[in-house]
Amino acid sequence: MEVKGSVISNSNITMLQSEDDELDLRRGPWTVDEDLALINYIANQGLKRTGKSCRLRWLNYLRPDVRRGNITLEEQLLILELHSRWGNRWSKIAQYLPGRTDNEIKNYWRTRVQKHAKQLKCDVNSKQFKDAMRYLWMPRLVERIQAAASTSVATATTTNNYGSPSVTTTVTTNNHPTYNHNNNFEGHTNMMLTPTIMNNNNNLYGSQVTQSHTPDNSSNGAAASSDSFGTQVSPVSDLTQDYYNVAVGSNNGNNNPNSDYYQQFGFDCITSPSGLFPQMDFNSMEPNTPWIQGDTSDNFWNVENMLLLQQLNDNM
DNA sequence: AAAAGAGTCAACCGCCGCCGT
DNA sequence: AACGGCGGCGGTTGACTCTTT
Repeated sequence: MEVKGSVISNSNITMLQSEDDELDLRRGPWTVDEDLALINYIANQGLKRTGKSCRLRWLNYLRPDVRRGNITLEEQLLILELHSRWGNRWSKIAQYLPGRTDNEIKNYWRTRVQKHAKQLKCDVNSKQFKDAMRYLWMPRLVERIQAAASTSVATATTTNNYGSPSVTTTVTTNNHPTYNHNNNFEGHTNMMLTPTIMNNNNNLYGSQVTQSHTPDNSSNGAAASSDSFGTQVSPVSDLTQDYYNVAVGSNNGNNNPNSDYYQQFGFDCITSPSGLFPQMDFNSMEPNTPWIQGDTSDNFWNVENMLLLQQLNDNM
């Protein structure tokens, strides 16, 4: 129907425009015939809706390519990653999740992520929560994505001591497109996060998680840009290395002056990453709160994480 | 079984910037 | 330059559903 096309073609979203092209939708000035068709449509169908409301309904619900259903683990990871980078830029984030609307992502953030922040009794925008997200939630997501992938593909394996019992994860290529470090994020409408799971050494999560850029409140902060939330970020194209640089073995010979900060994140040898979670009130939390039980799709804060966080807190 | 509480999500609201006049 | 209309965006609301008690 012409109305549908007109709604889309007014959008300046590149992705939608490319879809217009694929659908052979017209652009440019309206013809008399098109005007008449629109007039007839409105006359016959006569919606008592504003154009704004119609547009919203189309974009969020009726659009044929809109994806419905649960947010996948990969999508969750991507949302966390992109939100840490851009903040509440929902429409921008949505451009990297094909078929997902900004509204859906926004709802996910508010209902799931903010819920966890609330349970941790900290602000969702606080550094403490962001760190917890980055160093616990996201790694666990990666772990679960990899665990799921390992059921269908099998090549080399590595032992994961992140939690107990250990989880065997698999390093391999899969059907997802490989992220090229030379690629620019912009315009990557079909980017999948899978490559983020892997580092250059083909190591997945081992017992020790290090980070290659300096933490925000580190006393010897490395040069890095800051986003609007004060979080240091690396160049976008280097996205994959920042959060999941995994070292197997002590310090792995790297020269990162901050490696001690993160290297002993495993359960068997926890040190004090001073300043990491100084204000979280884990001790006051109910030990049996629903969100640390079971194995729901967004339950990454399991009992092991809670124990780890409590130990971290105790060592402050 | 029913009520209360929690969670989810579509839709609305208001602001802002762009564009045409 | 000023103004008005419109689309895009993020924040918020409220209805509906699900879960718990």
